[in-house]
Amino acid sequence: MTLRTRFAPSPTGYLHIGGARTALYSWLHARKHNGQFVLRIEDTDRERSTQASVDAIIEGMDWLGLDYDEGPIFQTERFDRYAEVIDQMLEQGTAYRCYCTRDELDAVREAQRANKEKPRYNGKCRDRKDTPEGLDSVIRFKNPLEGDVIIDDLIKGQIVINNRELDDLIIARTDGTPTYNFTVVVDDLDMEMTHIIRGDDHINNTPRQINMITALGKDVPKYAHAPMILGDDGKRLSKRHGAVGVMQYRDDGYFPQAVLNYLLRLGWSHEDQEIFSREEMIELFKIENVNGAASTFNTKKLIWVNEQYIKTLPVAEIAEHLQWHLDDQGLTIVEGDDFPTLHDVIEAHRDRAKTLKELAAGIRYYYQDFESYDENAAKKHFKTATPAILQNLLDKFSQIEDWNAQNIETEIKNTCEELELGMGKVGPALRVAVTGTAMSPSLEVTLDLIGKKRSLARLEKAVEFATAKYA
RNA sequence: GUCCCCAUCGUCUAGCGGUUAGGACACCGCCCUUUCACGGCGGUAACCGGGGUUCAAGUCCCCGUGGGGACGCCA
Repeated sequence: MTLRTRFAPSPTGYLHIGGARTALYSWLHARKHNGQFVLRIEDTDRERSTQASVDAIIEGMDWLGLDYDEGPIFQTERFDRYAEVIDQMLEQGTAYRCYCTRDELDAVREAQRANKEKPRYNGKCRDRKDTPEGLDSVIRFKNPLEGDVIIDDLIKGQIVINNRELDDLIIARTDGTPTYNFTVVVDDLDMEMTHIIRGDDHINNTPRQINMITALGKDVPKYAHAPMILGDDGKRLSKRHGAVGVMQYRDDGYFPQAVLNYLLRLGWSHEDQEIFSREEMIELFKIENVNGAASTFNTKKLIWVNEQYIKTLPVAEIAEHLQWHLDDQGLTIVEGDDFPTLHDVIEAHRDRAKTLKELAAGIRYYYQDFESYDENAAKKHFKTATPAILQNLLDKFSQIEDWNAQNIETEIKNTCEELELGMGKVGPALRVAVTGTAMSPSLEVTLDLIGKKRSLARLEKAVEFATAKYA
């Protein structure tokens, strides 16, 4: 039998970081065992499901590179099938109609709470024989009254729940539409899922689902409940509490692989390894090794992981991901006409950017002239001696025929010697003059990339500016 | 309140009866240095508490405590 897993989000918001992790685990488990991975959209709540959310989820999966072999499958397209199974259960007596009103139910729950009991359905209609006309009804699953349900969870180990803790859950609403726990069971069975990997907030649903599966006479799949991700405040990360959509991580400048890498290491490890390629993830991942405890999301670590990728990925790949940010920041790369190649610029900057967003922002001066100098930088590095220093550099640079790092460096040194100044006096001013900021790669590299034409022009401007400043 | 899950440095983790309790992020020093970074070296820092079991417990059991989750005609 082919191993099959699924990711089954409800389209009530974007794909957030917690969902992304369970999706990753499911995906990895399937890929590792040459199985199949299915994307199923659980949209039975028609009130809250939106097409925008469906799109966002698919976009997120796509960005992360979590490809699926089947899907997206929409539950709303399977209502006939659910109705069929409900009829079957009604017929075989494993489900029944319940005529209790919401008010009655609320009253029962309230009383139970007051009595310090776990609120649950009291089974009032469980053995009801009549079928009153004109009364609204829901359909409930007839859960066993006695005995234990045992979950052999791949992550948590054995979990035992007594059926007395469970109640008869509603499987079809008054309007006839099926509910979550039921559709999950039907789908997981129909779609021949062998492994159910999901968040551990579903542990409480599992025994009910197992009971339904058993009632339908089918084999129970394997379960793996992954722990939650907590925010800095120790609270569970959710859409309404601190969790941002995965696309936000693209916007913030992270590589999808870095996000995956971070998510994987959050709750799982392989010896002392921190960085995993996609292939290594698939090869080394074992669902049994996922930590059973919840873990706290740590942005600093994610940044560090991202840095590792920015430092080591092939330049072409970085450029690919960088393009979105260049567009976003309105920077057009025109190579040629004395402009540096993006390749060379990335190579020069990759070690000093934490994110693609930073990288994009930091390379603007190669392709665009700046209007003004960074205020602090100019204040700190443009002194009274600056015009003379810059003029000296300008004169020497003008003489360079072969504009390259080696020759540039030589001339900077010549200026230092001639003016009897240390690099510390010359360098910073030169940097501000040609980049407008106080930070850049080493000067000869920076100047080389900026090109002779623009370097000279900017020096001229800077001489003027600094002269005016001290006039 | 009831049920379920969980518990090693601030954070992510290794550990699967005998370890100087290891690694990573972060943090703090030092080195490198024309800026910002990178990098290198070093350092601070943890077994929630109490009972057992055992020659021996971070590792196994129980009880607390703490945190998380679930108790919907949401998923």
